[in-house]
Amino acid sequence: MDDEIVEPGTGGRRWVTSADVAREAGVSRAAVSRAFTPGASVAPETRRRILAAADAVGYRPNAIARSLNTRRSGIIGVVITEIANPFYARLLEALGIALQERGLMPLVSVAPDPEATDELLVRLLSYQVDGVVVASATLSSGIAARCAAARTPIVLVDRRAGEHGREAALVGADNVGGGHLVADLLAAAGHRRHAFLAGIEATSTSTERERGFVSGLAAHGLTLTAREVGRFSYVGGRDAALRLLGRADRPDAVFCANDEMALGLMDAARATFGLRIPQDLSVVGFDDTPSAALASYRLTTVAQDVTELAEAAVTAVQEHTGSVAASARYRLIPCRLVLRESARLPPPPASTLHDPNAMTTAAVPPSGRMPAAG
Amino acid sequence: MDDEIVEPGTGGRRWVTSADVAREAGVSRAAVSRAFTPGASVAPETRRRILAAADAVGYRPNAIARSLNTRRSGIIGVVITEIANPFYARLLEALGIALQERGLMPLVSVAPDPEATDELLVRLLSYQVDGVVVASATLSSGIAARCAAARTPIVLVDRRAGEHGREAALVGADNVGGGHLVADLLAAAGHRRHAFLAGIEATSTSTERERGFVSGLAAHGLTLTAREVGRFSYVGGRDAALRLLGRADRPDAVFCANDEMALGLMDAARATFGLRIPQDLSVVGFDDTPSAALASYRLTTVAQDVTELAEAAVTAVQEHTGSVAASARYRLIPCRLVLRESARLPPPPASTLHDPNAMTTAAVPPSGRMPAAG
DNA sequence: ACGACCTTTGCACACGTGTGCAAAGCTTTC
DNA sequence: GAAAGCTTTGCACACGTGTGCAAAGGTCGT
Repeated sequence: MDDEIVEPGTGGRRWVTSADVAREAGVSRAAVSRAFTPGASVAPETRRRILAAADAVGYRPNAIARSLNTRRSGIIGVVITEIANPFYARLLEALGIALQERGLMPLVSVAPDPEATDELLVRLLSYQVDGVVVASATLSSGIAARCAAARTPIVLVDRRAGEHGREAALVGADNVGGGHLVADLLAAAGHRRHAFLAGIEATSTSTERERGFVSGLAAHGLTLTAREVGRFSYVGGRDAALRLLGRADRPDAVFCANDEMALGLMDAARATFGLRIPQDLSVVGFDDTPSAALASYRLTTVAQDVTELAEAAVTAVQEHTGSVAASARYRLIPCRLVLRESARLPPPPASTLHDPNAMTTAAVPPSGRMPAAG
Repeated sequence: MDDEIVEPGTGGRRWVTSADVAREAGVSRAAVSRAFTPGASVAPETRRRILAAADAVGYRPNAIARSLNTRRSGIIGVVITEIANPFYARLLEALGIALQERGLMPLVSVAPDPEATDELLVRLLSYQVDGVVVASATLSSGIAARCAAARTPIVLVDRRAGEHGREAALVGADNVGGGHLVADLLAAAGHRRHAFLAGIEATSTSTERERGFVSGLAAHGLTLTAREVGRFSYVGGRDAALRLLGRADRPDAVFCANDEMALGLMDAARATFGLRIPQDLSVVGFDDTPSAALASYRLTTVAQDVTELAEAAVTAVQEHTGSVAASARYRLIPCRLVLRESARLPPPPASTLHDPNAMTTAAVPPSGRMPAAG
């Protein structure tokens, strides 16, 4: 192997090519190509000889050169935000694995804020990605149109379509259904004064969880007693607890739009108000992050099936490779309750044993309604 | 723009090319190329005309085609494991941002287990990545040699070199120094019976943290009273607490190789042994995960500077693009103590105020010793 | 053995772009 | 105006591979 010869002007690198294999195996480069192309016509003995030669010289087809030819890179862009957030961390891991299992590679862009999404998408497009999964923000119409022109399908995860619903497939947790689950649980357990702790006002995840909760209570003839905003953070949850729990009509159950706020609220309820959980106050979170299972919290929460979310997103991208994602196509993934000890339960026979490994209720079917425009 | 004409055999996609821009601007494709190549010779007026035309037709250079020419893809492979683990999540986020800021793109491979690393690396090589950051496992010598042949530098993060130290740069936290910090803190606070809770026996992170702790105690004329293995997990930490705290010579301080085990140990110490933390038992973790700051734990811990770790890794990759990483090159990033409330402190004047926002001590300089071969 | 049919193979071109080099064009100096 | 020097420009080839197509080779049936 004489690859130590460095050609000038090639950045000091030279790759093992199909020409090296062809020489070694005594065939043409076309035969080498065909030996590595599923379904291509090549004699079995020739193929064997080529693969042996490829192994000997350390050759593997250049995916970059292939993609120039085939117009398929095998690369899927993934635009994501806050990887340190447990939900996004799990989502990215699940996306990565789902893509790898299908022979695809995730080219990851980390959006420091939602506004960076457009710029990152343009950069991804220049790498001729076969599709993009966006879990950071909604898209501007300019970018959506640009992806459509390039026949690069977009799949939005847990985001609302807005005015460009025609150019993106949408995949998301059934947040409304999740809110319903919580309402059903708390109402059945006899709570009288329910509160909702929102994340950030403009976010669809927060508003949908609230909508499910409110409509679920209404189905039991109940209304929301109190509502605060906690900014999706531990500190925000703790601060909101001061306002919620200081009321004369103090809630006896609080549904928090995410786990982190729920933990903050629990700590403040105990430390500042001396409340026992769940005896004096039931608390329910959303997302089933690892902290929810800690013995100091044992948080009852709603879990998204992140693996299925990722599978659905990857499937949607694959179904539309080379074209434009079908318009107004939305896939809802059902949520499920994870019962631990932070919320009082309905009386038996509906209740089941609690053990350190949380029990999970059956998922409710997706609510089936299309989400409102963002 | 007539890109609706779909050529047969092209996967249904056609990209806007430099030929479209050339036609629009009345120049050659070479001029278009030069307008987008920094330092290339092109008249300012011509350049302006070309950029306007490119904007009008929605053109951006095809990074794939460029990389075929230049032998530089601008893509860096990142092999990582357990993204849901807070440390790896933060590392990946920091790597992503550091790469993006340098105009590089991370092609991410998620290793379900360390054994998958080799196979994932081969796949990354076929995408002609400019380098690889590996944070999942050490490498086999076959793969390391292959990367060297391709002049694709490897940077290992928090991994030991093993027998292929010549082909990879190494970047990692100064775990030994971190262990020293803990020993100094606990000894100065007057603890008499120190214990170490290891993660997994064969891992360098656990053994180095232990080594720093033990040698730090020795410098104070102290020895380790007890030692257990917690498998880096919450449950493991809880189980180990039963063994550690049930001893006749019960430790008054425990240094855990990671935060997760520390939380488990704290929960068991309180619930099973009725111990107060830190009055009866001081507990120190490692990694400063988000859970460490929860009010129910307020864990004193050792933080790695993940941002600096990522910066160092990306810098190392960039310095060696097109060549082989320098042999036996190791960059240690100092750790720092994050003082919260789980460990008793030395008496004043050394002590400072504690507030809900944890105080941090100055980082100790790296221990400066080369790590032992894995 | 010959013809029909099928399989395999190599040639040459395509994919989109960067660049060496020669020619064209422009600017400065005398 | 002419010569020298500098800048700009387009051509044609390279990069590594996939594939249409024609030629070569192999197999089967009569």
